[in-house]
Amino acid sequence: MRERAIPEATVARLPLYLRSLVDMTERGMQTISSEGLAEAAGVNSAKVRKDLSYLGSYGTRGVGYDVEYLIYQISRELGLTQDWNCVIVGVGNLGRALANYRGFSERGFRVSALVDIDETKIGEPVDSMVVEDFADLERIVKEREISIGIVATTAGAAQDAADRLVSAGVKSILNFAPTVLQVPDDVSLRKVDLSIELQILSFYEQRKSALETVRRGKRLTASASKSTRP
Amino acid sequence: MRERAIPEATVARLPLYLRSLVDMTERGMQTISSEGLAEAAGVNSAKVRKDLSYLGSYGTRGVGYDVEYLIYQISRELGLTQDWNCVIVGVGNLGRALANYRGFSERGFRVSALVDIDETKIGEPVDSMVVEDFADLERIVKEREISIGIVATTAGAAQDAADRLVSAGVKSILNFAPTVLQVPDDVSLRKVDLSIELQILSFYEQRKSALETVRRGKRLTASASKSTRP
DNA sequence: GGCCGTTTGTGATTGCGCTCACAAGCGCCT
DNA sequence: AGGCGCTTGTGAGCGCAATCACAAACGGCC
Repeated sequence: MRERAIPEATVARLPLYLRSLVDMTERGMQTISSEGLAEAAGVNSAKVRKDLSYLGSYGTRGVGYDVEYLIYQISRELGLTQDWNCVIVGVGNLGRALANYRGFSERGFRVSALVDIDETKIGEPVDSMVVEDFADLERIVKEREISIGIVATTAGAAQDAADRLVSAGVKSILNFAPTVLQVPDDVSLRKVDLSIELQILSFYEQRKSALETVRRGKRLTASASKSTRP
Repeated sequence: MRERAIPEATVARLPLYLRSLVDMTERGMQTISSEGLAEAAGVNSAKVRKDLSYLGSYGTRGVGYDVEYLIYQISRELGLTQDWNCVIVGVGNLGRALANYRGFSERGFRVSALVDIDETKIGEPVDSMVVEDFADLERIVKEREISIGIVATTAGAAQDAADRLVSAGVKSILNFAPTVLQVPDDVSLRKVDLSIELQILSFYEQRKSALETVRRGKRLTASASKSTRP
């Protein structure tokens, strides 16, 4: 398995493993089995082994994986041995919360700029930074070598924000705005959609309560029972 | 296709379609083809048709789907014809931003309570509400018929928050804390992990810049090219 | 009323990812 | 030095999801 193509699903899990491994060093663990790592990350142990095998043969049979070494290898693969400069576009509630979020800097993501189109916000201090003018985005991106754009605008302004990020040369965008963005093929785009997550939960919640209702009212006709499993 | 089993992947896309459809009514559109909806939602048209077919045959051949009617059917399927009461556990930066986020109430998710364990925060007003004591969680959940818990605590406090939500009877949890939560099988759990998304972007960004570097420095030795595919 | 262009709904096919299961390999103990 | 128990790495099989491709069905037009 010496191919250079790591499956997307594996890439999405590597950060999860990384976090579990970091927790483990803090608890003084030297080695970990795929079984142990699987439990910590909430997945299957065969999946862990297969995922890690894409990076190389870093385990020792009969023993497990060296925690420190695995942290290094995963970090390297994820590109976390260097810092990445980010810009947050849109300094509303969410933009502000993201600017203050400590989890980013811990993993080497430095918020290097906050921009907004609203003149009343420009100049305002946020978390030891100052909100700058969205119009200056291109200059800011170039000067500070920003490679990741975080869109935290309203839905209406998001596509414009993305377009400006792209033309400034940003090749990775994380979108928090509740809208579908169009970007060129060579730009990576991921989205985090808060209300969609709740709607998915709502679907399964409704299904549960519907089931509850059926279970309670035992007087079922043949057609009624059919409706839950036709 | 009159089965009552809607694939998970389809459920995850229904909210996306719903949003596009709502945008369309606001622009006065009466009907929409699977092609048009696909473009708006950023997916393939065959996927749209197959997804919608799980709900029933709500389209008209040669014409498309009635926008209003489709909105109703998707909303019903997702359980959005009723309001859901939510509690946010943990009123830090993120919890506060979520409390202020308008996107929730627009879709029928009402934040009915904010709780925190920190005594200095209890009593503090946030978005026309008041932070309450985490210790009172069970009573609050029962009294206000809360069915969805939103965990916005630190990683360390998240499992405790989830445990308390579960024992209070909450069956749906949305986790923003950067940790893996354990919940019983009958509880739905979804997670939103901000820094993991950035790490995934980092992976692809690094891959791009590595490719750039190779492309620029054309003078490759056999061993150097080997190092990218050992 | 029949024909034509359009769009749906869905069988068929392909591909990807997950899981199983086991041989290979390692350390340790005697 | 040899055997034993444990854990990795991976081929094989399976299932779900994405895509293709087309018959069926509809509205409109002549």
